[in-house]
Formats: sequence, C-alpha cells, structure tokens
Amino acid sequence: MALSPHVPELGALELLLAVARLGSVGRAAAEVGVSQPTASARIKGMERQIGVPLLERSPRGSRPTEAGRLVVEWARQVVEAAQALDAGIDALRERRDAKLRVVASLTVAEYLMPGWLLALAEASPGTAVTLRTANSAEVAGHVLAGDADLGFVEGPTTPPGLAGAVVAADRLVVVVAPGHRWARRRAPLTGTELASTPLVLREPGSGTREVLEMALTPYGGAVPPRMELASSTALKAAAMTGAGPVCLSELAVVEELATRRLVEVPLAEELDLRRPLRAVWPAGQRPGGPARELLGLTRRSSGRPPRRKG
Amino acid sequence: MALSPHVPELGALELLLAVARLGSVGRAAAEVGVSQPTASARIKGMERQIGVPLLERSPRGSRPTEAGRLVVEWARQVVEAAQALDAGIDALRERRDAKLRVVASLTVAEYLMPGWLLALAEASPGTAVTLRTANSAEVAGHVLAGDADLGFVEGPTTPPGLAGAVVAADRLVVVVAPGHRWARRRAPLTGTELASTPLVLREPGSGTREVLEMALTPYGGAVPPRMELASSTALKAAAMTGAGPVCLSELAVVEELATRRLVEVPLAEELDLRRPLRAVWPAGQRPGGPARELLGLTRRSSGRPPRRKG
DNA sequence: AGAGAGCCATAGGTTCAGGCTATGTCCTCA
DNA sequence: TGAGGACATAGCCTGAACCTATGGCTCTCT
Repeated sequence: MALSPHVPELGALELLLAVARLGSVGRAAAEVGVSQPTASARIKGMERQIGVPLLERSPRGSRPTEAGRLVVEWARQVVEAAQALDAGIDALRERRDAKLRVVASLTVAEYLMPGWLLALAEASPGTAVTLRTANSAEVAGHVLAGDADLGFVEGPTTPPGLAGAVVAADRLVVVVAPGHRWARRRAPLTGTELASTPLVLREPGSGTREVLEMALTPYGGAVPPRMELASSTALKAAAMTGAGPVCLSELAVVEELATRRLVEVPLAEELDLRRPLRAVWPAGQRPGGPARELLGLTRRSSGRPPRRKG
Repeated sequence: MALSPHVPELGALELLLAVARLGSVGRAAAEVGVSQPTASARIKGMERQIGVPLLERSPRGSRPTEAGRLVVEWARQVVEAAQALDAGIDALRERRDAKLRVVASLTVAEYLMPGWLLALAEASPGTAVTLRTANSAEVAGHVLAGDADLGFVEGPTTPPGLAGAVVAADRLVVVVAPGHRWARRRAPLTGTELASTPLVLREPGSGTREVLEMALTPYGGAVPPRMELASSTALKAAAMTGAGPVCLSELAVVEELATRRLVEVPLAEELDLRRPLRAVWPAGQRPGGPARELLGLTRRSSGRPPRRKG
C-alpha cells in the first residue's frame, strides 16, 4: 500500500490547518514562518494535487469549502500523529540537560509514550525528556540504580524495592483475517477451545506469551503454536495473510481492528488475558517535578479511550 | 504547536517502514520506486535529522536499531493516518466512473469515513467511490432520488421511505481543560446539575444541540448557553483555553481525551446522550455490489474500538 | 466619493534538496 | 578465490520551493 502522490506533505497540511484556524492565508503564513505568496502557492498546489478547491477566498480572508472542512479534519489526524512522533523523537536523543529520564517496556514505549510525551510537551514546554526501552527486569534495575527517574513495566506485580501505580491495562486478543471462518463467529471462545487451537504467537519468554500460558494453565495448557514470530509487526502481517488465529497485544492492532483489516474473536468471560501496565519508582521516594507531572498525565488516560466494563 | 524540523517527510517515513518490513534498503527502494542510493541517502538524512541511528546495516541487509523500532512503530501511526487521508481525498474528486456514491452527515464523513474507505480500498482495490456531505434530511433526499447509492445519517429514526441499519453510535460528552475544577471530579454529573450549568455549545439547530436539549427536558430544560460556536474545532479550542464546560461529540475529542489535553466529566447513568449513526438505502432495495461491501465493513466496526457497557 | 487598509494572486529570479548513474567497499558463500 | 548481494560515495542535474516586489480586489472610514 504505497501512498498515492495526491497526499500533500506534512508542512502543507500544517499550513492548511493554520489557515482553517486563523481564517486567513496571510496570518497562517506568518504563523508557520513563510511569506504570504509562498503560503498562497502552497495551498494552490494542494488544491491542484487533490483536484478540489479547499478554500473560499475573499478580500476579508479565507474559509474552508465543504470539501475543505473534510480535508482539514482528516489532515488534523495526520498532523497529530506527526506531533506524537515528534515528541517521541525528541525523547530519543541523548541529552545532558534531560530533566526526566524514563525507561519503559517496549509495549508502553511503542504505543503509549508518544501520546504522553506530547501531552507533557504541551503542558510544560521545555521539559527535556529522554526515553529508553528495556524489558521489565532491566527497567527495575535502572530505576533502582538511579539511572532513570521513572519506569514503566508490564506484568502482574510491582518489582521488589519499587513502588508503583497501574496506569493502564493491556489485553491480549485473538485476531483473524476478515475472510477467516472465525471472523463471523459470535459465540465466545472457551478456554478449552483456545488451549486446543494452534495459534500464531511471539517466541517463548516474551511477556505476551507468558500471560497466555498462565491463563491457559487451568485448561491443560496450550497446544504447540502453529508458528512463532519475532515481532508484533510480523504477527500482524501473518494474521492479514490468513495464517490462522493470532494472539497478540490489543494495543498493536487497535488500528487494524477499527478499519476491519483484522477481526477480533470474542473470548469467554472466564479467560482473563489482561495485563496491567505500571509506572514504578524507588519505594519511599515519591516522584516529584517532571516525573510527577508525567505520572499525572498517565493516570485516567490509557492513550486510548478507556473501556468500560460492568 | 508547530512541528519541529526534526520530523521527516511522509515519503521518508514510508521508506523507513518499507525497510523495516523488507529487511533491506535496496528492496525498499525498489518498492517505493527510487534508486538504491537515493533511498540510502534519504535514510541517512533522517538519521541526521533525528540525531539517532535507525538502522543496523550489514552486508546481508538492514534491521532497525532499538531506537529505530520505536520510530518505525510511531511512524506507522502517521503513515496510516496519511493513508486514511489519501482514501478520503480520492473520494472527494467527482468522477464519472464512480461505482459507489455515498452521501454522509458531517460527523460520519469527518470521523468515520476515512477508515472505512481505507478498508474498502484495501479489500477491493479499484472501487471508485465519491463522497459528499449533507445534513440528515438532504441525505435522505439524495438516496431516495437515486443520486446516491448509500447514505449515512445521525438521529434516532430512519427517515421515511428508507431502510437502514445502525452502524455505530456517537455520544455527547462534557469536557473541560485539565486545569478546570471539574477535571478532578469523580462524582457523576446529574441531569439537574447539567441543566443548570451554562455550557459552551454549537448553535441551535445542530444535531448535537437537539440531542442535548431532548435529554435535558426532564430536568426542566437547559439554561442558556455560555457561548455558541460554529464548529467542533472552535469548541475544542474554547475548551482548551478553559472557557468552561463544553459539550460536543465524543468522536471530535477522542484524541484530546487520550492525550489528556481535555478531560471528560463523568455523567450520571440517567443521562443518555448517545445518538445512533445509521446507514440508509431505499426501502426494499437491498444494497448490492460495492455498497454492500462498504456496509459490511461498517458493521461491528465503529472506526474506534467499541465501548462495552453492562 | 475618495483614501486607506487588509487580503490574495502574479511575476521574476535564485537557491538547494533530492534524484539518477556509475563506481567503490565490504562481507558471505560456494 | 571469485561471484554476488548490500550499502556508501562521487559527480552531475533538474525542478520544486522560497523570497521580494507589485498588482487588483473589496470593504470601511472619513
């Protein structure tokens, strides 16, 4: 799926959003730091590229056309994702002046951190953050050693020597391609059924694998997997090509489920494949300053709309 | 919030994703249609821009570094949003060869259509779709007149002469800035409280306004609004600057709630601010072909992860 | 009615990012 | 030891994008 040449560049989308917000090409130009004719030409270029007029120009300013309103709203989604990427990139640089050093498990760093960092950057501009990834044991080590101010781990318990708070919950899901037999299934999968089905999974030793095996122990344990792959991405790709039921973190497939490129198979209530995600810090040493602030952002916000149950 | 100059362009992000997927710069170059040296230079440019090596190069190919894996995953979000934008843009052109003509209410077109169109494009490449927006009455008219093959409306009933199916539900929410007094509120707002609070709202006559007034009738009706604004965007901006409680469609603020730039105020169970979104077609004339396919994609998929209740 | 201000479009000239081809280097495998 | 695959470098070239200066339009205020 390559992007068609009709999609404007990020800079152009940003400019369009500024025009919609400020009501004038000239003011938008000033805001993004280019000359007015440049902005004008850029918008015109977008219109040519897209094939539809986006702005109604008048001597008193410019407003989006009907189609323009749609493009603006769609573009906002792209720019917001880019801002999250930006916030993440900013945290990847090693910096001497870092005021907050975070170590997180891969799942948290991949799917939740960018949103949190973006919110933090908006709430407290100038807070330099550095981010590293590590597995849960290493995270605990770094936090205990004082290499990091705040850690994020996944798993049922808080590591010894640390205090922590659950900030979100991940959940394993079973997904199949839309054409798969189970895609139309309404009856929830029982533990027995799941345990007896060869699944496509991550390698042994991964966090998700452990959760699944733990949950299936009461049902006699899982049969050997149909396939073992090294990354969430590989799992998703396998699922889409119809390689049979795949079990992985919900966070990895939110987008695919929403656009129905993958379908979630309902699971029986008896199966609990949830896994808490925790912020951790040295016991008895309450986080202050930027760490406290980041912690505040993660509370009651999972990076995705919360699910309600019961 | 301008994007920093550290964010690579969409083309570069796409190239990076291809490298991660294919395991080689050269193969990725071939896929996106540039020469190998160009791809190599582009990746190198990204690394300089970001300030961190993204790939581990070897004579056998290239794999993302630890930081690279994070950037790849974050970039995927951006590119997927761009693909949705692309699918939307493609549907905005007026085309003679359109196989499927859709008319949708603004809320559906803005927030749900891009994902559906993307899914449709992936499932059936080459299906030319055209999209227009209209209010619910106009949508019904277009569908009845045969100007459109499929319509999407919001509101409690299916318009006369049409058959329909609920494909998703929107929900009005009350949001405030994180600094607002109510942001820390745990006790749900009662109907009486909400009715007696001056809110920031859309103008009278808008769909959301009607839903709110209907829901507050049992409590003596709403007091006059504190402010009336013309668009969801204006409402969001007002909320973020702390203009007091704002009531608008949940779909408009999913992202802001997730990153905690806005906070949802809990509402009492007694208040039902949900509003069904329906697909409609001429009564007795079941949609076939592409319309049927699109309809299939919208079922059980709300464009966002479904909420569970009870 | 006329002057001024605000906004967008056009013209002309310049710079530099990004592309391509050809070639070099390094490692692996037969 | 030679061939093949993979990434890097060199040198050249095109064109996209930017800037300044200017023009035309409409609304408003005097």
